[in-house]
Amino acid sequence: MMRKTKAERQRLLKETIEYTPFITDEELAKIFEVSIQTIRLDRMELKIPELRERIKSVAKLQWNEQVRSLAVEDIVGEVVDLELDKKAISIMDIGREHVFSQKNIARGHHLFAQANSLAVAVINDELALTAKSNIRFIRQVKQGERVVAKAIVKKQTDRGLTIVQVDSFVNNEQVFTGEFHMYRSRELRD
Amino acid sequence: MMRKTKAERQRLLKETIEYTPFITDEELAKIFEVSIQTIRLDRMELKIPELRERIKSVAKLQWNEQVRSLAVEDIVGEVVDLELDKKAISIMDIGREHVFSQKNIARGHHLFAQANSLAVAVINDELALTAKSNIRFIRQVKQGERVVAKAIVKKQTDRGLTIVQVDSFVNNEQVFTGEFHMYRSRELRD
DNA sequence: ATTACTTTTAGTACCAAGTCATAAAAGTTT
DNA sequence: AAACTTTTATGACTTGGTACTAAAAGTAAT
Repeated sequence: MMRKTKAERQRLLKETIEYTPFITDEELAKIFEVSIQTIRLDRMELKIPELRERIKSVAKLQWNEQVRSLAVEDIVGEVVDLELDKKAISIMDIGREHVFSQKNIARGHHLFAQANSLAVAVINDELALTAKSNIRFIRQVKQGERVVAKAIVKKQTDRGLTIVQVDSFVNNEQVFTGEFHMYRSRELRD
Repeated sequence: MMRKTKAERQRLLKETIEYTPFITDEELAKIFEVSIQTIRLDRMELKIPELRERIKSVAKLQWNEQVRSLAVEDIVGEVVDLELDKKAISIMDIGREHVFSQKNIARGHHLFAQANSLAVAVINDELALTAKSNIRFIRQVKQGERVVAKAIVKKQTDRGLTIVQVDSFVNNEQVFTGEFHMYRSRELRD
């Protein structure tokens, strides 16, 4: 196989390292049939850090995500207003931990979690459980946006379930809507 | 502060490294006010690998478990089987962090999160988003139970959405069902 | 107190995977 | 052939270690 030009080699080098970041200069030198020094010059020109730094940055990413997924677990929005068995409002700021790692779009289950836990909270009972729900994600929510969820307790169904309607907004623009059918241990009285 | 006993130091050392694996022996030596050699002896006895190996293993975890474009951290539950655009299975063990603090019943949004992220994962596309979904929590899930979620890609709607059906089970007993209408950037071809 | 044993510290040689700087060789263009 | 780019070589130095040997310090047993 003929030895490529500098530009071609550098293009491939970049790709190779992106694809298999755990590769040493020595191995790269063998692959491209050039000396280690050439690989190092290439890395410099392309501003690609050395192996250990590459590994470290991959690891750090993972570490942050791990720590995050643990910490975030319980907190699904902050309740700012609550009238038991009537209505409730909670806010949630969309941070890095809520979005897809590549795109900046919030993952659906976080919006659901906020709405669902608000539906649970608004019910005046030791324990409320979601039996059924019907939801719609109206528009994408981006990192940095503040989602305001509003829950309204509607009526009871014939089967004793309480219906809670939750609508979520970003700057008065609706982003989510859901109807939650909730079990409760005690009866709703009015 | 008095210098701790060997056993106590080793206990703390293990904890410290687990918590902050990016720490060098030198820094550890300063923290515990002993020599570097002592730290190294400790690591040997405790069979804790050196800094670079620790970093590498953290990084490798992340690299192996990538499911196509979707990174691990985006998936709730562990994907055990995946046929893109066909079906997928994930499992999730319900731990303390998933249940209501008094009762031992899993919060609905965790079951939803598992199902929703599986629906996202099964779609062979850079980015899939949930547009709409219709779900039902069939029975309560208790702490300690293992939830198996099965996703099946159904058809496309007239509006270009892909429908994914997800059913979750605990020991063959159904606990959850949901239909997810997913947006995708590319078309599904068959 | 002396001996025995554990724990800690010190020091040396070595390694991997680099950086940084200098210089020479090889290849290409004009 | 001169001028320029590209590649290779070489040596000194760095980090964060391993492996091994040896001595010093601390603690317990006789």
